Amino acid sequence: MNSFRVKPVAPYSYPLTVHKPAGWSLLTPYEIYEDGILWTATRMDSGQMLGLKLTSLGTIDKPEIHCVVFSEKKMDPKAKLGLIETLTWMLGAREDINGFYALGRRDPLVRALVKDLYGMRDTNRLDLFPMLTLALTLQMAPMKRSYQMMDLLIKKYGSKIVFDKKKIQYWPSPETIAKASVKELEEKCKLGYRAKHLKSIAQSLCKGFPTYIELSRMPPNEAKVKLMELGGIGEYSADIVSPHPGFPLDVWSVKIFSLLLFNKQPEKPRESIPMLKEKAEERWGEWRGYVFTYVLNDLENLSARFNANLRSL
DNA sequence: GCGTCCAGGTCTACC
DNA sequence: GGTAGACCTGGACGC
Repeated sequence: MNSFRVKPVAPYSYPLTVHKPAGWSLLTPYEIYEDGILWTATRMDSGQMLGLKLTSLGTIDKPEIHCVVFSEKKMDPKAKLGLIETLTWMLGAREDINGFYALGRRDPLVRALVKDLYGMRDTNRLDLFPMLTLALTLQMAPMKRSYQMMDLLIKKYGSKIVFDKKKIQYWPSPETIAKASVKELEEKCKLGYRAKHLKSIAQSLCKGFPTYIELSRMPPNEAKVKLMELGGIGEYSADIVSPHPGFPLDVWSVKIFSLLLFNKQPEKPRESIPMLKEKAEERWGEWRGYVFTYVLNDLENLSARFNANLRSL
């Protein structure tokens, strides 16, 4: 067990960052968040599982996070130092988002978002395969069905780690899925046509593919092209998975942004995606990814402001 | 109860 | 290079 403290660049809201209002988990759908404490898990590139316990010791303007890391193997001082760096990066603690907040001075939508979710951050992952799995299960399916596929995959093929009297279930490793049969993935996890894509992605990762951190060090377009080399990963999925901020519009979110920007729903949602992506880049530039995250986590407040039920779209 | 439609995309065949 | 059409599954809907 190792423990250390991370001091993020202010403003930083710990609860809004690690436990987002829209309900998306930080690292695994089975993590536990109680009374401000988050128990979660991740898998290192070596395959080793880590348990994480995060607690806030500060405030939005003077943030501090206490991290306890549980690992099966003892860590040497160099590995521990690397882990502190990695967790700081995962939590988005070094990022200065004052540029995004400055946008709010001239953009009323950003102003509203910042007021509602002051200090919320985008976060990163260590582990690429869960993001690819998530992107695949989101394709061409209502949320309920996506959750069903993710749930079955984690229960049937996932890992679990027990620490601090908590049991956390975690996503399957690429090695496990690479060994599974397509038929079993189709039938046991109800993946349908996505099964062959998931297995082929797992095999590509096992043969050698850039890690999430390596993708983050590539130019954004290069990382996206690399991700799109994987079978079943198109532009939308690459935008979801890429560590670089994108604007992953789909037929659901394009309706929300059309209402927010033009006060009307698109007649042909799928066809209006390229145009809206262009608008987002023009209007918000490098901060468009932040606008995307903030909007999707602020649908309740935005619905009241814009007099439209954005959650039911 | 049964049939039909279609969903938080991607790939392929065809022109 | 542009574009229909197929693709798993299961919930919603109309009858």
